[in-house]
Amino acid sequence: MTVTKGDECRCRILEAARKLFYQKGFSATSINDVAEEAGVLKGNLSYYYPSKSELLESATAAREAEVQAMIAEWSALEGSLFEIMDQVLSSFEADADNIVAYGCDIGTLTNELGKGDGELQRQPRQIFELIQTWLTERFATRFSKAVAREHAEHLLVMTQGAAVLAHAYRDPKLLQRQCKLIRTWLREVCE
Amino acid sequence: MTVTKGDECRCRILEAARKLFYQKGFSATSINDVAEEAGVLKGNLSYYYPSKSELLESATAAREAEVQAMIAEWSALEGSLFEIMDQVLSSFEADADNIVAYGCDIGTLTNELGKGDGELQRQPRQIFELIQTWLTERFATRFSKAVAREHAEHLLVMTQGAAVLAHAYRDPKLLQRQCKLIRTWLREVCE
DNA sequence: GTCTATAAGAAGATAGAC
DNA sequence: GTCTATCTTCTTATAGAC
Repeated sequence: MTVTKGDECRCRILEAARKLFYQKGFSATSINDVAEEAGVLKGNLSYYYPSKSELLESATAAREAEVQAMIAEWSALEGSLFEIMDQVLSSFEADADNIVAYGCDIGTLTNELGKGDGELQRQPRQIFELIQTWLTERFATRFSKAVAREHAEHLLVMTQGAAVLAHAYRDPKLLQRQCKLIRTWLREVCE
Repeated sequence: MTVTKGDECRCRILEAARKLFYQKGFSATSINDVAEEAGVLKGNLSYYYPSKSELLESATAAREAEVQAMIAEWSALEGSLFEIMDQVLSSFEADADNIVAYGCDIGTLTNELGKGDGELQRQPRQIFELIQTWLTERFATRFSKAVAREHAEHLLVMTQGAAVLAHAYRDPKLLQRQCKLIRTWLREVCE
């Protein structure tokens, strides 16, 4: 028996925290909210995650692991540079419903935590860096390091901006329109 | 005597709230924080702003008024379409220090409030709409309504994205680089 | 490992003296 | 208009029974 009852409970709490931190924001979510969502009692939650910030760390680490897995899939993609970037953009668009309803999870978390002391912001920022590093490496197969960096940064900027506005207006069409423009830009750049 | 002591106090509270809601976020700011920052007592604050959400409404309305004043200045700008947009972008860049430290005020507020019931988000979203409407009208002096709308939206998207990333990395250079790219885009589009 | 109980403090909001 | 005092609720966190 590799998965104990404790592991299962710990996992439920973590998933509840991830969901609520994303959908309500970190400050606006109480550990009581998390306990209710997970179906455990507050005291029990504290056994697994003694403090709210540790719960945040674990939630962010879980998201980082997901992103790393996604990046691994991207690395296995085949085709031209444009075709690969096109598919990467598609994996962003696939999350449109959530983005419209709650914003980009990494972007909104970075925004919220960035208002604090700055230390809490480090972890979500690393997720951005993971993605940007991968994008830069890919662009570098075609361009100089400097140009590759610029392209990667600009691609990230456009997707984040599209997420902010789509969430502000709660408009999935906006996200589609902007992704179309990003594709046009990608095509110009890659060809 | 047009400015009573009460007005002055009300104003101090409002400015304190605006500062803290921006720098710490709405949820993370207590009305006690606001009272301390304004140098008034909590009970006195409640006399002027009975609830936290009313304080938020007033703070957002004050920001909206500022934006409207800024737009009025933009409307007085002279020169080619590119030159005007170039100056508009400059007024965004002028706030670089704050954007790097705390993000775009409208963007981060919209993000945070958008996680809630959606009703609170309406007010800051209107500020985006104000700006976008003005941009669209300007672009419409040269392009069809549909194209003008697209350009306005894309310009807003790129500035918001640049703000998110610059704040995430706390990097003023990133903002500069992206504004340069936006200018290149503006030049291509306008000429 | 699980749950109850509760501490200790901060939150938003209010009543009423001056 | 200003300030003190207080109420209630919610928050995080902990102690300890089972």
